[in-house]
Amino acid sequence: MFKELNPLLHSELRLAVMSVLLSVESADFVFLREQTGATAGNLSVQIDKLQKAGYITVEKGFKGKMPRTTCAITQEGVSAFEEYVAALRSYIGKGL
Amino acid sequence: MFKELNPLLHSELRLAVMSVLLSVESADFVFLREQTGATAGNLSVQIDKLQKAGYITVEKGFKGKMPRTTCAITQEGVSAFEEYVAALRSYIGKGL
DNA sequence: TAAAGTAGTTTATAATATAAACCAAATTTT
DNA sequence: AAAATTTGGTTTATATTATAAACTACTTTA
Repeated sequence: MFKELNPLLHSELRLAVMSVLLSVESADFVFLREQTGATAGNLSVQIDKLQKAGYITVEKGFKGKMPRTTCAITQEGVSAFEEYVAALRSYIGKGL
Repeated sequence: MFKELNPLLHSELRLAVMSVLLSVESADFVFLREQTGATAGNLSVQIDKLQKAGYITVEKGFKGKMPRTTCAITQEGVSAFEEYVAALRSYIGKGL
């Protein structure tokens, strides 16, 4: 009847992060913070979870002298997102 | 950019309950439990939250001698659900 | 060099979801 | 008819989660 909603994606901020990353090659921490409107602390935690799940890659480098964290979605992440959307459909119908 | 996801609806079980109630005139506790696969305890709690939010009505009566709880979605509940779906679209695109 | 800003992380707290335990009445079994 | 089981739930305890606040480390500006 209802498909299970991947709890890692069924989170407002993590879903927003994934949504942004789906539409760009890569995005840095600041960009993600701006796009999602999240606090840095919350974003930091959620990025970590997505990375540990293998849904995104996280690279820490420097832009000049300032730290810069760059994120990108993985193929696994894309698949998980697609499955999540498919599962949602079982709750919502094609009406979405 | 991203619309807020009503936290009352952004819950797997509550969303499932709302989804069932959208498709029927009314449904009793047992039917909802069967359709959602939830435990009775969890369902009881989530029904309570939906009722307190004004998204469903809950009537407690008897079927013969056995207690029977009947739920139905309210107009407010329908609207909230529709808004939730619209908000989801901002995360998911029309792809849903 | 002091103050303020940047880019984050860690930690504490509050809210949530969930199942386990429980309850009362009805039904079934022995 | 007593005991055991089932039904239809509710309450409570626990574990997880989301979130912001506080903090760290470094850089830029005044």
